[in-house]
Amino acid sequence: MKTDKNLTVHDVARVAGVSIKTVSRVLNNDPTVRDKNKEKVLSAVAVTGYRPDLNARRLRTGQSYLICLLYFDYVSNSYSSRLVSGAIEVCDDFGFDLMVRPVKDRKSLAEQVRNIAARSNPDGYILTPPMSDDKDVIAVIEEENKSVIKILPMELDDISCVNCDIVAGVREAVNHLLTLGHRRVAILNFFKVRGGLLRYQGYEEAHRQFGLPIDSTLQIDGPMESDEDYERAIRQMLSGEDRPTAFFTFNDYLATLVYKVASQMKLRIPYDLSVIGYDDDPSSKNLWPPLSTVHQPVVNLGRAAAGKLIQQQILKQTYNHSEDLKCRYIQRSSCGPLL
Amino acid sequence: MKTDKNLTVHDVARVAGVSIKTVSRVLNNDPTVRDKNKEKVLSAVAVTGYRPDLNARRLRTGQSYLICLLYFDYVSNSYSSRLVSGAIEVCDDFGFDLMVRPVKDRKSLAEQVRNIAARSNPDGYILTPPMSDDKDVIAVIEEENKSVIKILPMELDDISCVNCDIVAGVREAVNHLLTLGHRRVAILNFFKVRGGLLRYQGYEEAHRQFGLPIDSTLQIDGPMESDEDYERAIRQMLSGEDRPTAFFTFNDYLATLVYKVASQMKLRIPYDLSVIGYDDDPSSKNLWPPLSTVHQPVVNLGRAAAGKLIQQQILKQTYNHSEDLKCRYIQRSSCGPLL
DNA sequence: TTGTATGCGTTATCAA
DNA sequence: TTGATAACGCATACAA
Repeated sequence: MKTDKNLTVHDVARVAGVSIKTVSRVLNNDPTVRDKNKEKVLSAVAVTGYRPDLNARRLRTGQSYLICLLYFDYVSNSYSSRLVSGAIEVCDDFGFDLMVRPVKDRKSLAEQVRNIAARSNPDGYILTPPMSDDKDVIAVIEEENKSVIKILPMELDDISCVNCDIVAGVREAVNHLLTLGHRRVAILNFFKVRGGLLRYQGYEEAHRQFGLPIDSTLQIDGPMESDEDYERAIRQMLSGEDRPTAFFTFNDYLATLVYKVASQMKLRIPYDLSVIGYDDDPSSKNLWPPLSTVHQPVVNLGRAAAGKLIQQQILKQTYNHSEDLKCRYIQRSSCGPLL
Repeated sequence: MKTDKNLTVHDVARVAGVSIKTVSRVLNNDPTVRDKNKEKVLSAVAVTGYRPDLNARRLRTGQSYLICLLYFDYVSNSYSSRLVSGAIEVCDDFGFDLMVRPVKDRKSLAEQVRNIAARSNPDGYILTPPMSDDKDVIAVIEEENKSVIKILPMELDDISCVNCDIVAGVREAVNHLLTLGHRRVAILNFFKVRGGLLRYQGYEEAHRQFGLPIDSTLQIDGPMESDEDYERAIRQMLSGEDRPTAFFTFNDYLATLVYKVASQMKLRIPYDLSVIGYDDDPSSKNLWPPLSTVHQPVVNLGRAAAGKLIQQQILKQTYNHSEDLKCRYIQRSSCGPLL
């Protein structure tokens, strides 16, 4: 059916033989409408092909039916695309728009959010690491009386954050390394962010299960300024007398740097060095050898964040989280037994 | 300054001592305002911290100040993130919002666009490959009287598309291979899309410069259903009696598949096989050996598309394209002389 | 060059 | 339970 563009509630009301207020009530699920009238309105909507004007509704209600996803503009991996992919689905279901904000400069972030609020006025925000803990940003959002959901923040509560089971995934991965006989497992991690704390916890628990002590000289802490800095640190770690025989990294991208340095040092993976990444970036299976990694459910994280934000916080409905947020170890070919 | 939320043109008009119409004129750059009044209005805006209400403006003008970026939901590379990154900048400059649409199902795309138009009513759309040539989608957009800009479409015109100089980049790359002595350069390409045609043209021109014939048995045509299909085709190509000594691929992702197959076949890059990718995905420099590739200016492509769409098509202003849309060959370590 | 009054399409008020 | 009318904040026709 050809949808005429200039239909309004008045047209629907005329066709249905009721007032515009009744039409509005039906469209907004107001229970105080006689079934008979409700039917008339719904059929009039169907017949005319009427679609409510989002902007008029926005103006009148003060709600924007828009949520904003802030992510660090770090284009080297697919994290943000996957997050968007999941969040969009939920937005579509609830009739919300999604606006994305790659942020380049974290320093002025609060100011940027203030501008976004002034201009586009989103009803809620999704904060992703490493910005989930930015106090200034959260202050601005609260000052604007808007909702916020944080992905993997440091401070946990039941309402405003979404987490996945990083500890279990990493524990399983490191467990595999220890099972293969490795006793010196290096960890390249961001120890100061929540995601890093949880990875370390998994690393630690695996060691504890084996009754092994933690060797703090096997730790490299990021983030660093440049790839070269990482490579230097990795090279130094692999050059020592008692070098590690396995490496776990904060993400798959950093694992590629370990691959690179290992190649330069003529260390063959997995024979001379085992490597496990984190995230299961789609490209990780095409490295050679294919990278063993911990699958992180990023698409589901996006779904959960958008779902909780929209349903629980903005619409004040009950939200039943149904997404699978487990992290699981994916065994490929970058790990071998200690020779 | 604390920005009060309920400021309107009336408040500004009162502070400035003029009428709301004058305020409106100033805010919309109407030239018929006395300088004196203009100053008064601008200072009143500054003093009060007034920000126009986007939704009221949208309702009144019928414009949404919103553009929609459609991209294929192929999360394996950073193409979409980079495009977004560039487009957002321009949107910010012109006070537009950007809405992203990852599309999973191309079959129902026209219907999806119709729904987007009915709901969010974007003023314009950016179409990316391989959807730049979708007649049904373009029909829907035109039916809605909206603007559209296509990135690398088959049918070129001056108005509605943006291109980068693929031919020159690929020619330079293949030229390098031929200079190194290679005479059998395989090409894994999407021959049917514009981007593929242009890559092939560059490949062909390089051969012509060297007075070399094209060997059509060295061509693999995509896209294919799965990575395994690609790997099979690559393996077969590299198994022949008179196998190619170099490979050029449609993008960096496919180059990683060549790396993978080469490793499996114990072909060392670059000694036994030279490889050149396309796109300069940020991860390509971390492959081992670092991948030589053709840098594609995707961020600038996003800027140019958004700039042309907003400035030329939507705002009917003159658009002076200033972005660098050259593709240039990046030499790393995946190519060596023919031994 | 400037100001007044009206309407965009929706939801909300309040009386019936 | 329903409907007439107002109001959201802006831009513009038209009058001055």
